[in-house]
Amino acid sequence: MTDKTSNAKAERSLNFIEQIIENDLQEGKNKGIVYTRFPPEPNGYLHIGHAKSICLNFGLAQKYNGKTNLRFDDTNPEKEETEYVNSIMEDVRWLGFEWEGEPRYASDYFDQIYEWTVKLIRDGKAYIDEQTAEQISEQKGVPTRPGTESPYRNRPIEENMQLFDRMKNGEFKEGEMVLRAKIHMASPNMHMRDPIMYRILHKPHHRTGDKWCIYPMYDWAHGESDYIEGITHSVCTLEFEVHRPLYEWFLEQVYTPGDIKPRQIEFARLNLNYTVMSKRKLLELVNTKLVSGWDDPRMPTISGLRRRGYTPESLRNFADMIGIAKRDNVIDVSLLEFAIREDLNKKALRVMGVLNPLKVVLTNYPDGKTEYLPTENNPEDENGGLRDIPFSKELYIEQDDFMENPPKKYFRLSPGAEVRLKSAYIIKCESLEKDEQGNITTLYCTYDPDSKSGSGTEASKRKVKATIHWVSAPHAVDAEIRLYDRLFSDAEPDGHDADFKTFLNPDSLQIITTAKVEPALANVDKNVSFQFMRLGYFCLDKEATPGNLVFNRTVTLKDTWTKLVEKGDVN
RNA sequence: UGACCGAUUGUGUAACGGCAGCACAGCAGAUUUUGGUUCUGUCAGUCUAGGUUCGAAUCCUAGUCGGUCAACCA
Repeated sequence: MTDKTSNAKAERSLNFIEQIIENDLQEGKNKGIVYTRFPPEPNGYLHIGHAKSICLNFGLAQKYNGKTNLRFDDTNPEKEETEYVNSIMEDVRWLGFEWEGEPRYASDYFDQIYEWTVKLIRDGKAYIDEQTAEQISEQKGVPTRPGTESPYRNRPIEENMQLFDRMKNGEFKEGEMVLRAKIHMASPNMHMRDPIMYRILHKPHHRTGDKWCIYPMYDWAHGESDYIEGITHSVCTLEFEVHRPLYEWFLEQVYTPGDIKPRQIEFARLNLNYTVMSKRKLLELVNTKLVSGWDDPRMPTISGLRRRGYTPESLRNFADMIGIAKRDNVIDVSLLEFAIREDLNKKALRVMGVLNPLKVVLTNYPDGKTEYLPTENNPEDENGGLRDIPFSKELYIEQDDFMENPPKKYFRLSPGAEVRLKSAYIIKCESLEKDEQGNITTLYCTYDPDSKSGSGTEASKRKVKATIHWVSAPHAVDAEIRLYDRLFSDAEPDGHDADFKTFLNPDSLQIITTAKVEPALANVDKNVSFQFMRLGYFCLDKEATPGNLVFNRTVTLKDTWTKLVEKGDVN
């Protein structure tokens, strides 16, 4: 590091992986190359925990002038599908990263791995075991007790060769035999107790089809794939820490001095409260139709967050804020919400929409008149410009913005009180109308013609206690709005004895069909975020059509009023 | 009761033997034509016990607590 960089103000401290990399670089390891990889198994959709890993791996390469491969860890044809491959590529790209060259597949290396396997057998370092899974498991012992050796452990090399060849040729049934590495049955590390290298699986593979009926296990494929690709830093999550000695043992068997030597580094996976983060559980939610799919906006999947309205920038910033370390962590969802609000606050066009409309008639406004009033597109953006919104005698305001008997700290509309309509006029509530059930149906108000926003008059500068949003009734457009809350009502749904699904939040989806939005929203693109003033950030759902607007609420605005109400601190 | 890993405010994360900092959350206030944004202030932390040292969150020892490992999954 040069003096210039180290003197740069507010230099970010390095996380422990960056420190390792900088040490490696300083020692001149691997010719100064930094090459990482993101290695998902294509057996499910990516979630925000993967986003952390993606940002880490690609970010490391960007920072140190290196490259990153996308590699599908597809050594188990039973669970892996092309659908997942495609969604994973889409998600990585959407997050803003581009991998080096073509996507790689562990299955691309099956031939090479097979060759290495033959070499290991020849060297007497692997043997065919004919025992059942149960017997092997039994012999493996337990972490506190050493294992015992298989009766087949010292089978002659030639016999191993022949058997393995016949295994490959499909002469045996699934489970009939496996190939094991001959390491150390008494190792305190379970993974070193003669781990299985190959098993028989008469299943077609999504890439290699029927070519193979034997497939290498993770441990005897992952490090070797890293080696083949010239990966320098193989970053994975903590649960693989105990695999590292095996990773290194296998690597040693195939390594040629002078080559790049990959190194496995483990970090703590992301946990988020009020959700679950395992592919198995997410799949269960999908299969049991408790959510509408992998991209249900309540899911912590990347596709779900995308559909919900999260931006790639917000997710990258989030990944940045949570940091990288080795201790177990549970991130508060409020940090994720902060990340999206922070991003959308800068970018989102301000618009007005009313979720639960309450009709307002301005008794002193001319019948049939329409005014077009200029309003800021985004006060946070100097170059955001203005647009005109229609105003007329009949309006809708939010039901929540009127109270017949308001508490002391309620600043909005009530009988006899005044509020400003955003970018329009100050109005005063004169009377109201109710139906037989006592529901308020219409508010009759007067407006102050001199109070027009931006007119510069004394009346326009009057301070009233609140400004509320509204839409012009004859101009408004109908919309369906989907409000989302956390999927689970328990902070740690999978941290109990009870099934995690019992903690699902019954109110995680609320569909509003009565909404009225300003006419400009009738023709907007998907993948664009809006701030519905005072309500939150929204975007068009993928199910929306030109005649049928459907908006997802990405996140509410910070809401100190609701907080006051909940505390009972409004009088 | 084995091996490995970890432990810093409510939640995350820095400090690499020399003033425990930052972000989120919380609280209080200012500004505000969004009860938003912005700004200011504030609360709150080194798991325990020993040791090394002029000096320990940091190094050593022991303990405590938490996590991981016993799929022909990854």
